[in-house]
Formats: sequence, structure tokens, C-alpha cells
Amino acid sequence: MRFSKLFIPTLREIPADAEAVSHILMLRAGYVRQLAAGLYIYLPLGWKVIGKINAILKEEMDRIGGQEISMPVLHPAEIWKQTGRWDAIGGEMFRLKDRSDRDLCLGMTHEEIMTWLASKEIRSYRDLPQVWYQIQTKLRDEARPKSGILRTREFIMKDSYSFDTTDEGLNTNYDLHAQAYHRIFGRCGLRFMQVESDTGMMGGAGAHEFMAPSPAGEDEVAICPACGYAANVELALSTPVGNAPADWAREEVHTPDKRTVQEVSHFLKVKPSYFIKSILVMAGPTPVLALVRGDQELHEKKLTKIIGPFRPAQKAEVKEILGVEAGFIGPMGQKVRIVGDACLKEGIYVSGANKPHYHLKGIAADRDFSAEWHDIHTARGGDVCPFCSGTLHVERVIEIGNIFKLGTKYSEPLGAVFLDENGNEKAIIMGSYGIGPARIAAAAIEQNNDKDGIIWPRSIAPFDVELIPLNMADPTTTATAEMLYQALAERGIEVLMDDRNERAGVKFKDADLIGIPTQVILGEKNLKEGLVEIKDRKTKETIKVKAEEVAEKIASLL
RNA sequence: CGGGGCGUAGCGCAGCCUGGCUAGCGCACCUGCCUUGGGAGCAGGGGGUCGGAGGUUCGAAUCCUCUCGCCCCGACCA
Repeated sequence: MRFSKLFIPTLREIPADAEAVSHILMLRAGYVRQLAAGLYIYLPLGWKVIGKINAILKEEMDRIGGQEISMPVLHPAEIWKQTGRWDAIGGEMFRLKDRSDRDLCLGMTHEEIMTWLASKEIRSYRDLPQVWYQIQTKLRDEARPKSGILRTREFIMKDSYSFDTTDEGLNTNYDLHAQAYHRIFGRCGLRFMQVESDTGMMGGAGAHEFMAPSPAGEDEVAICPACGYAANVELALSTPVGNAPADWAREEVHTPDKRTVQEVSHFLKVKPSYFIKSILVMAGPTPVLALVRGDQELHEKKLTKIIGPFRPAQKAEVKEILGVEAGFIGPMGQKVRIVGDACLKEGIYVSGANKPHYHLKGIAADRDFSAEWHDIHTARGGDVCPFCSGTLHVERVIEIGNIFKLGTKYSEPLGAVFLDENGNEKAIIMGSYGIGPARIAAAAIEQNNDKDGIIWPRSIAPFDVELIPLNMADPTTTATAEMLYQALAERGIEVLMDDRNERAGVKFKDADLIGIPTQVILGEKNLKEGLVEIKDRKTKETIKVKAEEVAEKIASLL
């Protein structure tokens, strides 16, 4: 393609509204424009990149037996009501009515519709397994769209769904998807990892997320370099580094007006890790006392899995239920349900004395109080891996894909059943698997850029080569450019030729910004000797090659 | 939804606090000349009514009220 004929509105300055590197660069390099919060227009270059990614997705999905279909974006409410999600999902679902006042919604995902199709068409175990996928627009009224293309209200997703007769079948399809995802992200040139993830409200037997490390990400994962354990911090297990043994005798200490761990720690000159933080929460009407070490944070999702949904208790409730004001509460002698973080089982600690302005030093689990022991703290870098005693580190990541074992969560309510070999009716066992192509693009930029712009991985770059004739007024330059343009095209190499009548500097700047991995530079002086330069966008390495050998040389590089 | 910030030309910004000539600057854009290895130079030119509505005032980009939009932090994220 010729630059002069392509709409590539590059920006010299950084748009004020952009923060994330990928966002800034996609705007500056003319890949996208924003229509409204969370709504983006893909310009020619941006759409080409998405097309490259989608092509890879299709190849790899087809390779594991996926069959591409296409489903409506507009859904009747009835199906979502049958699975309970019409009511379970809040403001995140776009809802509307048609002219006859029927409830409809815009699809945030397609479990319901895929399962509906299966319920209509699948009869026998002989019809299974099936893997159906689509690359389709999803709509979610996000509470907070952000980071450019990373979190939008309308986005494209590759979503696939597996239908099996047995758990073994599901496991097979699940593993196939995991393998396909590894190939996909690898081919897209990303640094990524597969981590254990929270099944959340999806329920079911297991889930993994695929994560691309980047400071622009919204999630954090805990990783053990020693044994390979990797999990979203939403569920990552860890053991905080233990305290040096303390040999305090049990004693009540006066701590006037010292309520927080910070204050008491400072006052008593005892490190926060020797404290037990007692947090009263209300699981519905039931009070529960959660205990975590003074230097740790309670992880609400972990606790939710144990006691169900809860909210923090109010100050008045603390006094009424525990008989002492917040700040001096401790686990001793309390009759409420107590859930303690497992690391508190060992060691001697300080906690509130259940008596205003007093703390109790020298208490130990089992001897002075008891609790149900669970991992309820938030994993942090430096914690010990619970599986191999290596040291965990925590990294910020972009979620680029996920895989879920759904089981029969959708097939049961929608009546997606089959008859097995013995004529017994059974619910289809399902899995669902998603990838966001736009997030792949954004993650690729986040991971591959420099001060001058984007550095695309070859596989998803909008073009393979950018031809840069520096002086369009020089006949030799333009003639050589045309010759090379043809020669490269004949070899199936996608070329962008910057045929604009711009000065050299402008062309160099734009080329670096746009990020096509290979540049071919035609300068007058080199051409006098019959030479052109091939420059690598990433390394900036330049080689001089005879003009007539360029096509061949580049073909060997790609 | 809670907290914070910002809306002035296509982009980036100044002016606002302390109302007052014709609303500025850089880049971009148009014309001509010139230039062609890292966002050139000279000359000339076009473009905004200050997010919107209402109010105060002799007078509002500037003060007040309401409203819309966008960004960031948090909550949420099936």
C-alpha cells in the first residue's frame, strides 16, 4: 500500500486523555480514535493488526477442532432469565426493549446462546463432542472503562465453547484450548504466563487465566520461580515469612488510645508482624471475627469463599457484639465464629485485650484462643511459596485470555441434554474459553516499544516492510522504490511505501512511530552506488544491500 | 457509585484567582518560494466565541447555579 493513499493520521503530541503507553502510541501512530468513553474506532492500521491477530486465532482454533460460527449480539431476555443471569447481573448488562416491549439485552458473553443452540440441536452422545467458536462483538456497560483499548464497553472477543459427554471429555477440550492459547500468544510475540484463576460466579471445576506482564495491567499474579506455581493474587496461596521466635510471658499491657496496629506497634516497639489484627465482619446477620497478622492484609475474596458474602461491621456493632470498642478487640474468649489466617497458628503474638486501652502480649493459638484456620491474607512478593518454599514474587499483568470449566451450570437450566449409550438423559458438560484480540494488540505494544514508538512483533504488524524513499524529487529514488515495491509484493511481502512528498525526518519519525518491524531506506547517496539500507526497527541495526538483492534478502529475514 | 482533575482552533496549551480594548501561543492546515538522511526555512493566509443552559453585572472565557462530557484513583468486573 501507498502511504499517501492510506489514512494514517499520526500525532506529534501526546493526547491529553491518554495515560497507558499502548493507548498513547495507538493514538499517536494513527491506529485508533476514541468515539466516547470505552468506545473506539479502529483506523486502517489498527484494523489490519486486529485482522492479523484474528487470523492466528482462527488457525489455532481450527487446529483443535473448533468450528467457527456467528451468533447475534442482540439477545432475547428469556434465555438469560432461564440461567438466572438476567437478575444476577447488575448494571453491567445493556438492556433494551423492542417495539413490542419485549426485553432484550446486548450480549456480554455467549454462554446462554451457545447453550441454547446446543439444547435445540444436540440429541445423542453421538453428536458430541462439539467445539464452537466465534469472533464477535461483546458489550458491557463497564463501571469504569480505562486504559484505552484495554477496558472498553464494546469489544471483540474470540469465545469458544466445548460440549462433552463426560468430565474426561471436558478436560481434553480444556487442555486443547490451553495448548492452543499457548501457541496463539506465542505466535503473537507476547511474553505471557498461564495462572490459576478464580472461578468466581462462574463456579465449576477450575479456571486459568493467560496473563501478559505489563505495568498497564489491572491484575496481579503471584509467581514462584522455583516450582512454577503461578496464580492470580485473588486466590494465590502464600506463607508470610515467619517471625523470629518471641518468648514473651503472657501479660496485659496498657496501650492508652493506641488502636491501630501501626500505633500499638510503635508504642510497644514490637514489629507489626507480631500482631494479630482482629476484624469483625457481618456475613448477613452472623458476625465473624477474621484474624490476620498485623503486617498482612485480609483478602476479602478468600474470606468470602469460606463464610459467604460479608461486609465490615460498623463500630457500634463491634461494641455490641464483642463488648469492646474497635481497636482493642482480640480473639480470646470470644464466642463468635473465628476464622484465622493459617500463619497465625505458629508463634507468639500481641492482640487487643478485649478491654479498652489494653493489649495482650504473649498469646499463642490453641493455648489462648482457637479458630478455623485458612489462608485469608493477600499474597505479597517475598512471601514463601506454599508448595516448594521458594520465594514468591508478584507481578502486574494484563489478562489476555481465560479458560473455564463450566460443567453443567448452563446446560442444566437451559435443558441442553443428550442421551448416553444406555439411553439415560444427561446434561452436557461444558467449557468456555475467551481471548480479547484488542488486548493482545495492546499488550504487544506495552511489551514492545521505545521512545520513538511501537515495535510490532512481525506476526501481527500491519505490514511486513516499510519502504522509505527519502527524496521523492529524485527520479532514481522513486524508480528504485517502485521496483522494490513490485519485487517485494511478488514475494507476498506486505509493503507500506511512504510515497508522500515529505522530508526525510518526517518519514523517519512516522516510520518509527508506526512500528513496522523492517524499514527499507532509499537515500540518494547510497543509490549512487546501487545500495539501499535495511533497518531493523527494534535493534536499529542497518545493513546495506544492493537494490536488486533487497527482496531476496528480506524474504530470508522474515 | 465514592474521591480527584480537566473541558478555550484539528492537537498541545496560556489567559480565569484579581471580570474591561479586536481571545493568545506552539504545532498542524492553505498559498508561494525554497528544501529533501531524523518532525526544515522565509513570506502570506484561513480557522475558535471559550462544552451546554441559566444567572449576577454597564460588561463574563473569567464570578454563581445547574447540566453534559472526558481522564485518573477506588469500588465493581459473570
